[in-house]
This record gives sequence, C-alpha cells and structure tokens, in this order.
Amino acid sequence: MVLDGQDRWRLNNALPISSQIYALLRDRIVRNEFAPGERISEAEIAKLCEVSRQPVREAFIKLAGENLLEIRPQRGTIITKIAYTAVLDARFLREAIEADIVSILASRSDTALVRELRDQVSRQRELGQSRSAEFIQLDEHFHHTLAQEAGKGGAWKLLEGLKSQMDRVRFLSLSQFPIGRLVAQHSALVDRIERGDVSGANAAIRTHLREVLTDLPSILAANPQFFDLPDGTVLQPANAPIQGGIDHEH
Amino acid sequence: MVLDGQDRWRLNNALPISSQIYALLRDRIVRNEFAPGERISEAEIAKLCEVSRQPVREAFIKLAGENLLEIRPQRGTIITKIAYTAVLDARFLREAIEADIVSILASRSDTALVRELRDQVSRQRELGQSRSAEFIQLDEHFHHTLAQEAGKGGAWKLLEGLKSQMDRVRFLSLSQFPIGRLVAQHSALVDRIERGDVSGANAAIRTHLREVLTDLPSILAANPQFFDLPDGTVLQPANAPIQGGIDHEH
DNA sequence: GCTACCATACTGCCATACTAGTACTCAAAA
DNA sequence: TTTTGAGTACTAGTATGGCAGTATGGTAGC
Repeated sequence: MVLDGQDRWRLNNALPISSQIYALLRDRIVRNEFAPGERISEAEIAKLCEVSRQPVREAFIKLAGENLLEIRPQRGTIITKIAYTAVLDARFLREAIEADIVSILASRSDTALVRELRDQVSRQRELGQSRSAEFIQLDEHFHHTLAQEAGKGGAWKLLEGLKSQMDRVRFLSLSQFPIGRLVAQHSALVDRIERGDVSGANAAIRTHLREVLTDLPSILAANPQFFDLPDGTVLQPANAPIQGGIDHEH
Repeated sequence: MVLDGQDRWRLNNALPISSQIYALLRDRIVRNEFAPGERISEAEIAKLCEVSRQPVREAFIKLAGENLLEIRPQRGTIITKIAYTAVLDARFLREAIEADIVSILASRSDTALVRELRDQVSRQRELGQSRSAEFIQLDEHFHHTLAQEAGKGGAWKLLEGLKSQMDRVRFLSLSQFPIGRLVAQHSALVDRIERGDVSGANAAIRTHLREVLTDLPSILAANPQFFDLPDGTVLQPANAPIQGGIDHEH
C-alpha cells in the first residue's frame, strides 16, 4: 500500500471508529487510490490510524460485503479488481430503478422540484470541464434528489452498495468525462419532467446512464490491470440496448 | 429472546465461527423465529453458542448491513421490523432485473435449459399444497437458475441482500401460499421461453412476482406488530402497476 | 402522589493477547 | 543445480477484559 508520506490518518471522535475507517477506506478504494489486486492488512491500517485492529477488522467486513475487499482467511486481504460483469450488472439495475423514478416524477409535475433541479443543473454547468471530481459529487446529489422526491429514497439506499463497482469505473474515467454532454442531458431530463413527458423522461434517463459507461471498453484497454475479466469475455459496448428488450404492461 | 429450551446452538468447525453465527441468525430472522422489535444481545448469543462475543459481533454487523438488525450504540440491538416500503422497493428491483433475465432467455431458446426448467416445475408440482416451506426453496432455486443461465448470476448475488425483507414476508404468508397458481405461472413462463415469446415471458414473470406479495395487506393486518409503517402510509395493493408507467426504447 | 436524582445493571465499542494457518527465506541434502 | 524442509514472519480468527454511554428501578425530597 502507498502510504501518504508518514502521516497518520486523522479521525474525529463523533462517530464510532469502525464507521470512520469504513468510510475512509471505501472512499479511497472507490477513487482507485489503492491498486486493485494490492494487499491490505488490518494491522497496517490500524497502525496508520493509531487504533487497534478490531475496528479496522469490522470495517474490512463491511467492505468485503460490498465486494471491495476479498478477505482470505489466514492469507491476507486484497483490494478486489473491478469486476467487469458486475459493472454491467450494476448499470442494468440502476437503469431500471431510475427509469421508474423519473416516470413517477414526470407524472406529477412538481414545480418546486423542477426549480430545485434547475438550480442543481446550473451549478453543474458552472463547474466547467476541469472539475470532474466535484462534478461526480453534484451528479450523485442530482440523482439522489430524483430518488428522494419520488419516494424511493429507501430503494436508493439499497442500491448504494451495488453502485460501488460502477463508481470505481467513473473515477477511472475522470479525465475523459464529457461533462458538458452530461449536464445537457440532465437539463433535457428536467425539461421533460416539467412537461410531464413520461416516456420522454424515461428515454432521457436511460440514455444518460448509458453515457456514463460509454467509454468502458477504452478504460479497460487503458487499465487492464484494474479489471477482473471472466474467461472468454467478449468485449462489447457497455451502452448496447438490453438484449431481448423490455416490455412492461400497464 | 426465546431460547430453544436450554440447548446450545451447535456449530461445526469447518467454517469461521462468525460465518456460522451469521447464517444461523439470518435464517432464524428471515423465518420470523425472532419477533421483530425484540432485543438481542451479543453476550446472550455468545453464551448460547459457547463462543466469545467477538464473532457474534461480526455476525451482527453483517446482519445490520442487510437491515435485519439495528445496532444502537450503547443501547442495544434489536430485530428490525419488516419495513413495509422496503418490501415494495425490493419487489420493484427484483421485477426489473428478472424481467430482463427472462427476456434474454426467451430470445435464445435453449432446449437444454427448457428441459431443466420443466424438471424443476414438475418437482414443484409434486410437492402439493401442504409443503410451503419446501416450495420456497424450490422456487428460490428456479429463479436462481433463470438468472444463472442468462449470465446474470452476479446480479442475482447482488440482489440477495435486498431480498431479505421480501423473504420475511414470504415466510409470514406461508399458510396462504397459492402454490398451485405459482407453479402454473412457472410453467407458463417456461412455455413462453421455449416459444421465444419475449414480451410474453416478460409479462409472465412480472405477473408472477406480483403474485407473491398479493396478500401483503392482509398479512400486514394479521401481523401488525411485525411491520414498520412510516407515518401516513396509505395501504394499497402491492401488485398495483408501477406509477407513471415504464417505457423502454429498443 | 409526583418529580428529581442516583446507583446499578446492562449495552455495544475498543484494546490487548493469543491461536492457528499460510507464505516466504534460506540453508542443507540429493 | 535442484529439491526439500525447517524456521520465521507474516496473516486473519478468536477470547477476554475494561471502558463509556444508556436504560431502569428505586429512593429521597417535595
């Protein structure tokens, strides 16, 4: 593991230590500040944070539950590689739920909500192309707002664990993030919600979510060591339509 | 907590203790052998299993991650009540992913798969109305097979944690389980997969998944103490169409 | 009878120590 | 030179004890 110089990682004492270690490690893993495949040990992190192994261990267990760590008894713990198929699976799940969410929003035309979303979009626009990391935060907030307002905040929380793998890819693709296009898609989405255009909003969010992973193959090509490819995986564009299509009755 | 007489809970030594405690507790919670809202303590379980508190604690952490336990620091740990909204959210998620799965299967007509599925359906039919608990296992296996064969086994695993809340409801509804109808739906689904009828298979799985929770309101009425209802929740049939509709482009 | 307070018995959280299992180094034997 | 085996330095898993915070029951004061 790459130490941050010789610094210790500072914690506060408002929350349980294990929770802080968890949040701290998760953030670093998702941002790919650890190399996938790299070893990480309880004792090492404990020493770095000047705490005992126990809270570190509990954080490890939670991270392993999200498939960010693989704990191998008596052998060691490693940062998992980004599972290519898990990324695609997570995207399908997210697309399905968010499509429902915007459908709900569009079908009830809440003017206060539309105003709030427009505010967020302008803030996103102001960032400019250079501030990709901050954009991801705003993007996260935008989508969270959608879920919350649709009364699906609970479902959103359930999905957060699944998003981990997708998030790692997003941070890998920071440099080639087409922020302008994503913001425009957000804006178009809000337009359609405002007009009560259910199917239009639906299509907009689906297109948007596929955009995020458009460059997955090229990212994979540029960082093959970060990924875990099942044998015989055939690379195809991540934004291909869902095979077989989806038909919902009403 | 209701002790099983004065017995201890036997563990083997093939797996880590914490994993065994986790599996043991999860099974009991999902089967509603603990009363939701009831307190449960590390020390109590540790004593019962004749192990130290540490592995029990680690099992608690994993269970809390699935929202089966609520750990309140310095106050105690309780079995969560079944979150009514979480059940509905989980159903939406499951419906979305399984609809994709059967679409994939229907669009490629795998005769070996169809044979396997038919075998499973006949075994389900043989059980008869009286063996609800065993039926749930077979049902689980059936749906798992669908996911596996569609190459979405990974996504299925991701969803397992979310299914916990739904499973608790299913065990509550054991007595009034319309097994005959569910098996017939399975059979109809296989028919449509065999015919390559994508949209038909899609509709079949959606209807089927809604069936499982059809009786949610009556279950809730019969066991109000098991459920956690957000204030102002308006009870409505769990199998209502998704608000706003879902339109997928192709 | 009511309120404020305090002792007590819990709770979960963390530190420490120890166990058992694995990987690795390096020297001795073939 | 290659192979083997013992020793060592790790790893995660578990047991135990002490800590701080919380609920509870009873009591003193009103």
